Amino acid sequence: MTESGRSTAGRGRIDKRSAILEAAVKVFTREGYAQAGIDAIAAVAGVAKPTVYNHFGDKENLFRIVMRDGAERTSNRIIAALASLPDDGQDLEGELERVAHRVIECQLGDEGWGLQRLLYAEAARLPDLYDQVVARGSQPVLDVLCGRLAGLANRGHLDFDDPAVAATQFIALVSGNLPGLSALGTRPVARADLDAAVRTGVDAFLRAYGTQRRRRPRRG
Amino acid sequence: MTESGRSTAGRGRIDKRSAILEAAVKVFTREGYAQAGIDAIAAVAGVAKPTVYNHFGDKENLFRIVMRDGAERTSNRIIAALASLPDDGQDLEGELERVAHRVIECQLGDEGWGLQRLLYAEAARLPDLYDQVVARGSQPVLDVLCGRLAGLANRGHLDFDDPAVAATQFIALVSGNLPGLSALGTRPVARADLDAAVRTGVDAFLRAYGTQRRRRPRRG
Amino acid sequence: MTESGRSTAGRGRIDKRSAILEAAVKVFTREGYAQAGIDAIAAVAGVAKPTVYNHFGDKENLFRIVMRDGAERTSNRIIAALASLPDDGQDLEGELERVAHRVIECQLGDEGWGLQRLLYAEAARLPDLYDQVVARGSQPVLDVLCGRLAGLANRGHLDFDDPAVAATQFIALVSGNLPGLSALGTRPVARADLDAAVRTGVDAFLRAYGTQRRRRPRRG
Amino acid sequence: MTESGRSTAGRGRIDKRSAILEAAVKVFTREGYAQAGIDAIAAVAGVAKPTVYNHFGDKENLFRIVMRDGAERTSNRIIAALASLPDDGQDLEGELERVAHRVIECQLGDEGWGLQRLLYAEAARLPDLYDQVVARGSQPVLDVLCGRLAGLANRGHLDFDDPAVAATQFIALVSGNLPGLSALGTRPVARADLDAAVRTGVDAFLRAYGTQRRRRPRRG
DNA sequence: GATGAATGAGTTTTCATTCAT
DNA sequence: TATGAATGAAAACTCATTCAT
Repeated sequence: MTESGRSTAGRGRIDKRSAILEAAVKVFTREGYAQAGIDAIAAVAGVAKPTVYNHFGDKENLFRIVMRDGAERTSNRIIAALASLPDDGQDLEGELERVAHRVIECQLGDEGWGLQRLLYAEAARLPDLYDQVVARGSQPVLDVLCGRLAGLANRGHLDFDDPAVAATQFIALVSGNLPGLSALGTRPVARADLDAAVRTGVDAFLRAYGTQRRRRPRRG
Repeated sequence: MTESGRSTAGRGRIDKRSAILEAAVKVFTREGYAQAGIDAIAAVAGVAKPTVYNHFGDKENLFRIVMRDGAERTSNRIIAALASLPDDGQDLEGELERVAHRVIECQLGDEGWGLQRLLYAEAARLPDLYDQVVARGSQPVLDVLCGRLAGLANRGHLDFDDPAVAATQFIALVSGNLPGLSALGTRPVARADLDAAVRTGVDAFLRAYGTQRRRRPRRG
Repeated sequence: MTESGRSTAGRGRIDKRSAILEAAVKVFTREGYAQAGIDAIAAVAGVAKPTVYNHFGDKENLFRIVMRDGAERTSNRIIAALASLPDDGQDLEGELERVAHRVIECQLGDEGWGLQRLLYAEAARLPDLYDQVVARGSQPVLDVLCGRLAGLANRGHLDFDDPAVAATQFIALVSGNLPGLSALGTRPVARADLDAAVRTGVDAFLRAYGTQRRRRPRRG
Repeated sequence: MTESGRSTAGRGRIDKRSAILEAAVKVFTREGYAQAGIDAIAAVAGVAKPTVYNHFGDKENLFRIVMRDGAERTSNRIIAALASLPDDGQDLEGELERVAHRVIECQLGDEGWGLQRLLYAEAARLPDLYDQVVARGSQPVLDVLCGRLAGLANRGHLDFDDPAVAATQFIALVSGNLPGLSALGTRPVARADLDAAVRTGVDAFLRAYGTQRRRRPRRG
């Protein structure tokens, strides 16, 4: 009680600010911006309501911080996954599939979907927030992916006109039918469906832009 | 009373029910489900609040009907566009681009985006609604597209393993970076960007699955 | 459709006015004045809402008529029961019990309790209605009872100073703990409890005002 | 902050909770449950509407607490009055009249009548509340009265079979025509009428169960 | 006279936000 | 800084009542 940490009875030391942020992510993604109550967030965080206001000013600001933090966290994880994509074209198909898996897992984990739904929900009302989230979330990911693909193209393992377009298309092909499969993240996706999505996406990508004979022949 | 139903001078009798629906689409998509007030919807529709309740029971039901109707309207328009895709493979690239344009225009017109954002926003809270919207919206579109692509494949104009996968990928490639371009529908897309999206999407699709030499050569 | 009776499909001929009154009694007593909706009354009566207004003007007036009619009906029945009380003092105790039973049954039948609760509920808001109900309901009953008791006293079968007081006390003694027994009419009363109430009430009345030795001696 | 709790100059801090309860009694009894608005209660209490909800949850709960508190308060006062009834039978008639007066005053003071009307009005809708009110209100009163009367009987000052019945009948005789006299509490009762009611009630009670020669002779 | 549809006024309840400590 | 209590503003929903036919 004297110093900094009354420790909220039991949990670690994560101070109140991050407890609130954590709670806010949970409640916002579970209920949506408008339906989420500061009451509920404070309760989940184990603090009093005014404490939320002391730390974050108002609901919208708390929301913005939640969204920006989330975008950053997610994109950092994805970028880390992309970093492991080798340049040398060895087992390109397998490597792309591996990377695609990790991208999908990150972007579309439980929190990821929640944030995505929130972004859609509030994009019209908070256009600047949308920009910030893109700038910290998908844009860096695309940039890095673009770089990796360009590298592979430079070494002759891929062949396309514009690496930025290719990067976008890679993401589109690989995650394009995940919304449908997971009902926008509200239902678990069967492992097999996930694998198939990745496989068919990478397959199409390599058909379009690969320079080597495909591992699996087209017909029979 | 004489002609189409306007009467009693001031009040206007056209069709309150559809006036309300129209207003609801506008307000819901502009504000989001929770922020949209029945007050506002009634005002936009030019009716009294209880009239909304007389016709639709409650807010959630009104929302469901808005979403289902919207999904149906949109998918019907897209299907009509797909119907015009010829089977004979004549100028396949041009035809695919033409169709892609119409698909994009329909699906992502002003109302389309709004409904899509609403769907994302409320999918977690109303999972059955999500199912209905998919069943009346994207699923029929994919089915029809699948059929057309299969026809083209049968005649040798395309070559893929699974027409359903190809259909999904066609949509993904062609509309995959529209969310980014239009900021989830909150900003107008430059004609040129739209064209480029369609062109690069169709290009990639044909590189992957086309059977004829591509019109535009890969490099220079 | 031409003449007077479209007969409301099936039921007898009781025309709409009394159908509405009947329904109103049911709904008012079941729900209370404020909670009772004209909608519900109209539905129970099988008519359209404006029909209720055509017949009765407004809710309060309908309520007044329901209450007055009910008071009159009830008091008429009770008075009929009292008329059968013989003057000659033969088996006075038995006769008083018989009459008490009939009084209680009438006054506190299902509808009776409902109207009583309504009267209590709205007495403060509609004092004139209270007066009318008393004038048509309990007052005539007391008057008649007073007359019968005075007759018995004249013939030496009872002995009191003021027959009006005695009449009031007879009712009080006989029905005084019915509210408790029936939870103000919301719960069925066991036959035995009813009998006991009547017996002990008449017994006390005769102890106070009887002129003959009591049938059942005081002690053992 | 120094003394009883008033502070911060303007707002008044005395005790919002009891201010609300007091206001609720007033408004509920004046208007009835359904017609009473939380608005009005808050206004009378001098607090904001949500404060009412913070303290009591919802309207029905507030109502229940009002009723239970009222029943308890009233019965406590009556029981205190009964406690002063001496056991020794000295001036029994006068003592019974004195007690009867105090019972009537308590039970049927302004608030008492209001609560009684509310109880009648809502008994059908809230049967458990009825039970609680009886359990805290009339039942304890009857129990205590029963004990006092039994004591008097044991000492030979009264003579009846069942003290519980006698207690009920005492109340019935003494307050039986108060509803009529006061128009269910909506009109002031003349002192003389009150006295007469008590006198005739006690007189009848002693005629039925007294063991001494009555003070006032029966006839002339 | 009877009705389907419409409405103005009002209700309970919730919520983001702020005092006072 | 943290909080218990209070509040202004608004939202969903209901209802008695009335048009227009």
